[in-house]
Amino acid sequence: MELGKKEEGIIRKGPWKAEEDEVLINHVNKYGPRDWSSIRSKGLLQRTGKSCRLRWVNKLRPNLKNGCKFSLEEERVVIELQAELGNKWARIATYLPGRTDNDVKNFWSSRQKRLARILHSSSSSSTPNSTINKSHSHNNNNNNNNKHKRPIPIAAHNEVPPLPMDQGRIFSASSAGELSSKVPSYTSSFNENSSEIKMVSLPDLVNPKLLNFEQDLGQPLFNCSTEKNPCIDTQPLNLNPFPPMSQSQLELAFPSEEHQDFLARFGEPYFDVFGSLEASKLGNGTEIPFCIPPFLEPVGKPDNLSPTPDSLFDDFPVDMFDQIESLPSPPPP
DNA sequence: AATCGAGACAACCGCCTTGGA
DNA sequence: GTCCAAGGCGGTTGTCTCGAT
Repeated sequence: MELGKKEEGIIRKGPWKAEEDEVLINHVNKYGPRDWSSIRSKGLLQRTGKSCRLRWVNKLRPNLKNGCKFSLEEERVVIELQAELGNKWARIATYLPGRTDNDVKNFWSSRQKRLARILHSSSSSSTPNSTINKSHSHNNNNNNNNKHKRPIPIAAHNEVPPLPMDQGRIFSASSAGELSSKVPSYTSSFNENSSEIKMVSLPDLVNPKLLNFEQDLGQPLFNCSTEKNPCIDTQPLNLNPFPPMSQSQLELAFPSEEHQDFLARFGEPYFDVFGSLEASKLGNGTEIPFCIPPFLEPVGKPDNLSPTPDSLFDDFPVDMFDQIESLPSPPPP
């Protein structure tokens, strides 16, 4: 696909065509994933070197899990590493085989948006502070709208539950050693518990019904493979000794600094739900104890000060907390 | 059937880092 | 030591799809 002299100066933008992909792949096969700018200088494509590199890294590179949603385990990895490393998407992505920094970034961004939307809707439906108590008593007294909702005790949260899967698998990526030195608890706590547990692609991690189905049937409900880009791991997670967390739990359990900033705008005590996240605990060599996220435990505040879960979660589906009960108890101290 | 909102994804932009001249 | 180009990375935006209403 040689370009005429007329077109040499033109830089094409927008979606990539199959022909362009083909040219790019041929170039990489020939010269390796480098010299991106030479693709344009040679007149092979009207794309910038940056654009070519991005296309290769995000879409054309082999073994990418294109079209697969993040598995529960991948989500946990992202959440924990984000707490540990911050928005170092490229680094986080190195611990997730088949995922790109863009994937991780997009996943996190979606999650942030979702959380913000949930908080916004809950804050608009029940005004913080003065109205909380109203809502509290209201919800505790036969609120028909919430009769199916379980009360969610709220407390500060400052621990990140560890990953229940076989870390050796996920962190067998190139920089696994680096992580294990940084986050030793990943490998120290659960290897003995976990036999062969593989990272899986789950159909819809938010949907407890599907999770239950999967547990019941012992086989994946959903094969996220596409004809073009089959997923790498599609096995069910039956060997997981710990129950999965629902998406709602994940969202509420691991507030990042940005989350906390966001929450802080709403003032006390309404968003004291999460407490502070002491991410440093992950990196100082101490082991992370597995425990019920503190937001699931009574906070110990007087009733007139503590917001009720129902006031916060009025807008949530009635069955969204079904997974919470299945969380394991914390180990004895 | 049409509309709307949310989520997922792809791609661009700007800044920073790095390596070579 | 400085400059410059290329590459890498994070933030942001635009588009598409799908489900709910």
